[in-house]
Amino acid sequence: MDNGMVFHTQIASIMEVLANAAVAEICKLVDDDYAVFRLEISQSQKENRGLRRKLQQLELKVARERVLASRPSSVKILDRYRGMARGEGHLTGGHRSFVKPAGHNTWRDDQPITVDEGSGTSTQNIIMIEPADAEAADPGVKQERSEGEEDPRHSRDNPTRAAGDPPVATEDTAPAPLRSQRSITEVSGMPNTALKSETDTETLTVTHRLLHTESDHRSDPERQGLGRLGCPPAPGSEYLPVFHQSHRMVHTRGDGYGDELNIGGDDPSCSYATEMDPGNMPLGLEIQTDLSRGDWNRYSSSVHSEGCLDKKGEVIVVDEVTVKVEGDVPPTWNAESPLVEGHSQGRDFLDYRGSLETNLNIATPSSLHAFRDLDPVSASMGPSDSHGSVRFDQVFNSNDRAKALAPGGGATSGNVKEKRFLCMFCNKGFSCPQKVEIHQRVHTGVKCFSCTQCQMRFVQAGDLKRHQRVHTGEKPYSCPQCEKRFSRQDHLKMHMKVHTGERPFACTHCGKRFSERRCLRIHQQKNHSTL
DNA sequence: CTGGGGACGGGGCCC
DNA sequence: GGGGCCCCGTCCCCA
Repeated sequence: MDNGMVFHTQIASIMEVLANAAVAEICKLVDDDYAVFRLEISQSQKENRGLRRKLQQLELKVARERVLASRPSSVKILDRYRGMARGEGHLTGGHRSFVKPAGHNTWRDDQPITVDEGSGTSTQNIIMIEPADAEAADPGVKQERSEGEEDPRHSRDNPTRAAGDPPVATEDTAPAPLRSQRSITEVSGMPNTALKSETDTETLTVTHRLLHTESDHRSDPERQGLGRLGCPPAPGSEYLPVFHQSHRMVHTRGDGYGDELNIGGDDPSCSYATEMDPGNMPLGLEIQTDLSRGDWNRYSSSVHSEGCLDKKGEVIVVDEVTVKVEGDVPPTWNAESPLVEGHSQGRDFLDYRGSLETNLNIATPSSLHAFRDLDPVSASMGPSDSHGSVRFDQVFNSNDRAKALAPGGGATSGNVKEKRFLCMFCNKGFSCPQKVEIHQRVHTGVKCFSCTQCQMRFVQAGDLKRHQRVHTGEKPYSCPQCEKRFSRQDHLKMHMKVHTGERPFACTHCGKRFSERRCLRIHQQKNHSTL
């Protein structure tokens, strides 16, 4: 028992020693970490003080600039931009350039503001704000460093500066223009900025807070993501300005000019993201791409000359695209070309038509897709993949049929003097260009007239009007024999054969007569194995 | 039940 | 824009 007691006592003492040692180790670690935290806190506080001083200097500088910029010309420019933002002004290059900077690499590329405004002195008043900011921002950092407050966190957050790049060089890189553009946008986009008194430091504070947050968060992955989104197309690209034009108009028209700051708030990335909405950019690019790739449409007829009754916005858009592309075709080529004499151009079109059939996958997809988009009914009639080819087969089959049934039979025969305007697909002649355009829709599949009751679309307005009787139930044509009513006169005429017993279609084999041609054809197919 | 034919409604297209 | 023709799909009747 005594030995056991001694053993337990020794174990207890050993455990106590170990516990004490562990506690001491923990305390030591806590003390070390606490010291590190204190050091970092103190460094952060120092950094904050430096930044505050930097802010004060910026405010002073900007206040001085505002004094210089408070001349009426400056107010005029800013107010003019306000008016344009409200939609009062037309979309000029000035507006576009003023908005466009969001997606440009360098602010210097966006400085055409001065050129657009056309008034060097007044616009300088705007632009001078930015150099003042830029100069004030960098010296602020320099001054901060010169104070000997080496900030490891700052170096960690800003690797570009830590790498030893001069601040000026950093300003020339991609992030700089974003900040510059944003600051300009905030100042100019805010209506009260120019109208408020010069002592209104709140606006300045907002602006500088934006600048401050932007520079502090330069390494933020989200900001970098914005930089990626804001990565503009190559200089000279025509897409982005177009996109910004329309988008800017929508934005300002709906919300008002103070919304940029409201949207941006403390997070300038929001304001930036609003202007550089990536979701909208592909739209503009897509439209442009469609325009550029619709080569095949250049050979189809123009749609816009007759106008479309389509009330659906998306269809109208598609039509506009088609119209623009097709506008490349000289509308008077039939009249100008010596088709009647030599058929040289007609042969070219025929050759092209052949290329269409053989290279369908290359030449026609875009336009066919456009037609499919334009005509959901026809798109639903067959597999989407084969829709184009099916459609073209139908088109050219009907074309052959039409040519066979055409009195003139094309340009090579018939009334050449009356039908000088030829279809570029089937060479059929028409008396006027409008008729050619309408006819060529048979080949292109463009159906501009859509029913408001259903999804049916029609090539001709008369067809739509006739179709609408299906929905209205209107039957204006009544049979005088049986009082039966019909929606169409030709149907009434067909019905009258019931009463008259007229059977104009006789079988050449058995002499059986039929009231309809189709009945005769079916009869001959089944009974006489013809066709 | 099935096939032939009539009748009808609707779309395409041209004049 | 309307008339007219063609074609097709569908329904119905009847042998």
